[in-house]
Amino acid sequence: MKNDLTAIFPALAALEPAARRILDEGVRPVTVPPGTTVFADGSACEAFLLVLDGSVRVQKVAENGREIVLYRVEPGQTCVLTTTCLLSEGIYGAEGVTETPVRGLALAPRAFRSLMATSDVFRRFVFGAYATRVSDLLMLIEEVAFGRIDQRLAALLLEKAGTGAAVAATHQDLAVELGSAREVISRQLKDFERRGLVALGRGRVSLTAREGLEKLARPLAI
Amino acid sequence: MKNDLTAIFPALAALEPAARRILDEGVRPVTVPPGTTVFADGSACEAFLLVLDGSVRVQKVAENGREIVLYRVEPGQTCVLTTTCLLSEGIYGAEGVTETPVRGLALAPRAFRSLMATSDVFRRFVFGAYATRVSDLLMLIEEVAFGRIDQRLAALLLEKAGTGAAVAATHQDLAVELGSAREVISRQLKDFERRGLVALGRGRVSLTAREGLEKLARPLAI
DNA sequence: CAGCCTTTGGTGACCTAGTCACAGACGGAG
DNA sequence: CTCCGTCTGTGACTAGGTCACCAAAGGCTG
Repeated sequence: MKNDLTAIFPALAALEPAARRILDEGVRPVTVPPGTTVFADGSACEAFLLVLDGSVRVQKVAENGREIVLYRVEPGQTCVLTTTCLLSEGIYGAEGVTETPVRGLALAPRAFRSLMATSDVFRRFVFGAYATRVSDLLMLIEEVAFGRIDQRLAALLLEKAGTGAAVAATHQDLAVELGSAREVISRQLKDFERRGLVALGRGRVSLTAREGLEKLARPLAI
Repeated sequence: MKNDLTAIFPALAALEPAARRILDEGVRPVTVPPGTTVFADGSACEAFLLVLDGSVRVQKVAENGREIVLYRVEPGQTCVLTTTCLLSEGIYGAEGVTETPVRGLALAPRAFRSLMATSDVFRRFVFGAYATRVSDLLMLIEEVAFGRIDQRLAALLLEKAGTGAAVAATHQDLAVELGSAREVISRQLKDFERRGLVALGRGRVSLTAREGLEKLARPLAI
């Protein structure tokens, strides 16, 4: 487990011996099945989670049921919201749900605070994570406030497909990802299909013309 | 100036003597006229600013010219984006503009890092600020993604009016505040006027029926 | 004061996105 | 195969954003 930790969190390899001891003693391996809500909007924080494997989706749910994905916590990452909660002793402003089986290390709040107080390396690690997420959130605000849905959808499809040829997701899944409505996504996808950019199947979208989607995804190129 | 500092930043009153020395020596009083861009999107960070007086508006500007206000830095606060930049040695993701004459203390990056490394009190202060802003940003995302413009506008008018009877702002100003378009705000305001909620003048909106606006601002009450 | 210019606000026409309602299609369970 | 829940498609409508343009308010200059 210790080898795991520094393999996946290289930033923690340099941890001071004393800090390393606090970490090892305060940490508890956890495994969570997919679809579990690891924290809910409005609840208090119970542990600082270092994700070793799998992915946690952090999302905001509106009263009317619409949702938007804020970010994902993947191997080698931690959750800013959790950090925020622990440091301010406040409550969560969103919810976290496991998308896959997640294996991780849960660090007790006491140990977390003690590490923050004593370890330069640990602090640097936590702050680094903060910086990345804040940038992400700013980008998200910009996208949501000013972005066009077709561009955002094209970008999302490319991102989710990676090097694969298709995306396995329902229209509803894609809508949540963008904070939009299912019907809007259905219509956009139909339009993409008419334009020969994708092929649609139940629960899957095949990318048939990547270049077209890429052209769509970035408006004036970069 | 020293008395100023702890009067306005009570969290720093408990600063350790050594840290206090670093702060006093690394700090430089600054005064900035209104309308000055203190940092721009894409630029690197030059100093950590402790605002003593006045207010800095932090906003994101899209390519097409539309803007949205992310938050304001007011007396007793600091700018998370600056902190993020300093800690990650990255670049700004938004711009900051003074809205009033601003008086503050600029802390050199070296001194900032040294304080972060050595002072528990200073760290706590910086993290506290982080936590608040991250919550703010999440609320903003929720509003932008799911909120209705009439509700947001009503809330904005009430907030800007404070205890006063009117808001001095052009429709464009209000649009920027909400990340919307001027025409949309003009139409909403006209509608508010027809419903007797406000009276319109050039560059000012008088609130004639606060209760009505309040009812509008919170949908299902709380 | 008159004339001009800039800023601000108003409005119609049109487009994109989100909402509502409902129908049809698919695929797994029995 | 049939039934049923999930997923998708679509029309009709509303909200919000864009474009184009005009008009009124106020300031400035001669």
